[in-house]
Amino acid sequence: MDVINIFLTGELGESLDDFVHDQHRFTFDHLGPDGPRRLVEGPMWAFVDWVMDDLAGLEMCRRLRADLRTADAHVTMVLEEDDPEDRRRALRAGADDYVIGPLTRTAVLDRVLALQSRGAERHATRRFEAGALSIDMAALQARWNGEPIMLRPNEFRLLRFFAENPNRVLTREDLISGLGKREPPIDERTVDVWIGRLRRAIKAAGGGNPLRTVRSIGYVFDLN
Amino acid sequence: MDVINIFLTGELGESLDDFVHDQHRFTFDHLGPDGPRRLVEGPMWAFVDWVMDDLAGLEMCRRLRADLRTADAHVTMVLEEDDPEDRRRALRAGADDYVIGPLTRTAVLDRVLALQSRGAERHATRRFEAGALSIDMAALQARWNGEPIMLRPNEFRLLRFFAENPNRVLTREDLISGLGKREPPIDERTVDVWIGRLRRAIKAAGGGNPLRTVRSIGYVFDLN
DNA sequence: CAATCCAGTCACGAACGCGTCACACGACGC
DNA sequence: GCGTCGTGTGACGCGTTCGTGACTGGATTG
Repeated sequence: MDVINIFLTGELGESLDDFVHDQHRFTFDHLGPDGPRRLVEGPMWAFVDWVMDDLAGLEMCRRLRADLRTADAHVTMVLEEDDPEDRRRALRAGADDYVIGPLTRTAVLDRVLALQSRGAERHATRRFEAGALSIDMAALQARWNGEPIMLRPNEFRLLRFFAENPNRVLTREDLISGLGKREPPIDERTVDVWIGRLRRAIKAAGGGNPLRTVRSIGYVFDLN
Repeated sequence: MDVINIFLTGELGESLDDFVHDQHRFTFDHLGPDGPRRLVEGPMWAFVDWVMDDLAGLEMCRRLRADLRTADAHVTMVLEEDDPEDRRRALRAGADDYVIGPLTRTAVLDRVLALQSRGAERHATRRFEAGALSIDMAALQARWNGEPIMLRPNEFRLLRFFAENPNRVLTREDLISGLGKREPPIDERTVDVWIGRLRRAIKAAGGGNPLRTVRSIGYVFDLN
């Protein structure tokens, strides 16, 4: 049976017991500042309260996107009222959509089931394979012909982003914002160093060089 | 500042003035049957009304994909109601996604900003094909019968410009300004060297010579 | 046929863009 | 507190790219 992980920042007011419906088992958990407590294999849905006063909601949203374990979660912002400006900021912070609170358990389930059945395959596949390269998103491990590639967090994110956008020239700006590093602003030339380190790590695992430089534009992950 | 072109087929009911937000400048324009009126360098987003009775929406969608100038636009279909069959046809016609209308300006901006900020991977392959020649705008790679043509940046831009203006004599001045090299002023004879280098690169990939010289005028990209 | 015009090509210098290194700073663990 | 690790930045050097002038050969015109 498929498991769907649901995380909430705020209190739901109702019980957070696991719940079975249709083909799916829903597990509920509280989402603290350190990310999710437990993590079961399966799609993740996060409902983040807005909490306007200290912008904790937006911060949480960015943190989810930056954290490799939750980067592919579907993030729904829970707004207190329907303010267009808030919606925009929520989406810019990385949220996938929003609802107007307060949240009830049925509202959560309705939303998840609705998007789920609409085939909203927003979240990336947890596993990626292309030729000799394989990336296990859950284990945070990349391999070349089965040989582990020793990657530091940033390099893994970079490789992941390339794998999600194959055969497409990515500018340095694309890569910076793609890794969620708009703040503080990063020198574009730093991307060159990322690329160099990633290439070296792949090479050290006996791999080739799937990253092609496109002069004066950026880089491409060549997939055939 | 980055410019984002937004085109709409229907009326928005609100003003279509240019709009500045964050790092981007949004320019709005009406999208007629002959394609966009004006075209600024930058990403393009088209919102196409469904208009069920004469299938004009689908036709517009296909036309956008076929037109090289708009082939890489992000096309959003505006449905009147959430009909799964319509959604499927929209996506098959080349749309990237869909919304349920009616459209408001804030809805448009929300959608663009959301996808923009997440580095929305484009599903549509930006691609141009003419006989043996194919140009992948996303990977910035040209091929002749599948054989990669090794092009330097300027040569690729040149080929791209020719492909965007086939069967039309382009003066050297057209080419210079078409590649955005007005400053500093460039000697027109330099274009001859560009042409030579481009021809040689195509030939090296086993290709023919699609570039015909029009004496004392310029050059044509012959397409059939 | 001669004079002229025009396009193709080559070699060269200068500017540009990229890869890489060492270093500094902060985070983290022992 | 100290050592280690991860990461961003400035600087340096090398290879690539590109505009230009000169030369050549073919086309055009009278």
